[in-house]
Amino acid sequence: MIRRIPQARDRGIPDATVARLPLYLRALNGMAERGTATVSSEDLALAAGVNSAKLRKDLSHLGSYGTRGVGYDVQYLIYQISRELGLTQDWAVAIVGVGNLGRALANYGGFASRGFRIAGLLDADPHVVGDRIAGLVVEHTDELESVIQKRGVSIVVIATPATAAQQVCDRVIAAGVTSILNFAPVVLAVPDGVDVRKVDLSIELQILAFHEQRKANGGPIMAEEWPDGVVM
Amino acid sequence: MIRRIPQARDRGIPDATVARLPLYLRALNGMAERGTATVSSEDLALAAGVNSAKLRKDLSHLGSYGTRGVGYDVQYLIYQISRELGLTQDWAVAIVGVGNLGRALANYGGFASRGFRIAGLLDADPHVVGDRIAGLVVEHTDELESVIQKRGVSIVVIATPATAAQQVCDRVIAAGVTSILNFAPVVLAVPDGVDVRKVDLSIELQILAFHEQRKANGGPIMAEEWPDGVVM
DNA sequence: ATCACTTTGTGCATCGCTTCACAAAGGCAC
DNA sequence: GTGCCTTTGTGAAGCGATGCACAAAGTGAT
Repeated sequence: MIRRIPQARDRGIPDATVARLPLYLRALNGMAERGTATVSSEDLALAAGVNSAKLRKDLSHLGSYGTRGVGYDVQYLIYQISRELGLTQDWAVAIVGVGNLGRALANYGGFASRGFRIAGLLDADPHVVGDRIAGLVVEHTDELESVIQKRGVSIVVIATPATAAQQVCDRVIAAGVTSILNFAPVVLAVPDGVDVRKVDLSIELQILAFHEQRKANGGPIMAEEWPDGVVM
Repeated sequence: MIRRIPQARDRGIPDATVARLPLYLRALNGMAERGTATVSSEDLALAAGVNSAKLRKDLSHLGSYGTRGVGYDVQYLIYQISRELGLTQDWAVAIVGVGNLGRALANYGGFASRGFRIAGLLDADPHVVGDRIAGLVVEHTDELESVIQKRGVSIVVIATPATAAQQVCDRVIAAGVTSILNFAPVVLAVPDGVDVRKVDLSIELQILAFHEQRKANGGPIMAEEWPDGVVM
């Protein structure tokens, strides 16, 4: 049973590489704005905060776009990475849940800049439906399926309370969506073929707290036992 | 030069494990609320969305807290994970940048629930300074160092525009902070010993777009060349 | 006390990512 | 062209995380 046959342009790009491409793209855009025409792997790696060998290996997965002795053409590389990431096309995004976070996301400028267009804002609360946010009118979640289909939404951002997230998730998947960005603090159950990425503030803080504790104490406060008064 | 001597209770917990502990903790808290007293690695793994062998290996890094043939005591495991993550103590957090996102974060309930207390909101805009958000009055960033020192802030959340992020970062580090959660779309340069975690909406969307494109087309639209009209 | 059953904790093989180190490839000066 | 310099692209080693598979350890029934 053959797993995968490596080819000249191997189309299987490692996940770790994909996760860094947006970083490179951002650094390259900065350089392009400052008028830089060419960049070495060393300089680009520095700007992106990674090791230069890793950068070169990452880029080598896309193809051989550098020139030895010179470096990479900034504009050309921007185009190639954008194309690889699918940013040369327009993605319609719907945000479900227009609370504090949903509003902040809707107003976040970084969306439109890179081929992402907010095509719908939805909420279950009748008091919020009808509000105008970032140029869009909030619609009721009853319209979820129709909004997705009519406007060609292919990416859904879930910014609902935790209790509603799985239900919304199931509905958007039934409507054909296969890419979900989840801000609700729950592990979404999805069928194969659906991609879920999770952003969780609370988890990030807990990871920081772990390391902060290590730096301060060299470890947890109490090594083994329960504190006084706690009974098993 | 000795790197690290492995011991009975090895204090070096893998990063991948640390990143999953908050997930287990959340699942366990849900079970505790529903009155579950004991849970098997199989069930907990299911709730947390991971493989049961991985879960057991993760927990084994904390110690031997399970009972063979029975499973794990929910309350006891909650306590042990909380202690390991440093959640049995109180962490003072300051949020710098009170725009859309900063406001949303300040109002986000998940903060207080797990030992994180917002001890300060700061912004450079005089129009925002003085606003009352989530029970706190926004202070001017001039006060940054004094707020950090007086209120024992050990974790700083940067929610400023990209242009201000590095400057804020430098100042909080100079003030003694070594744990930073960065929402600004920049790679922060920090000295050794400082932990930065990054949350970047735009990067998450780009990763989703990559996979979505693969699902739809089997790859980028054009394989190799520049589109017509683009000149190198 | 013994046996059958359940579930943990872990040795081990494997996999994927990272990093080093260098040959290959291009530019530039003469 | 030749030789020197720079920088890419990549083979190979190293490292950490994953998942299988099973012995060890506990429960409960008889």
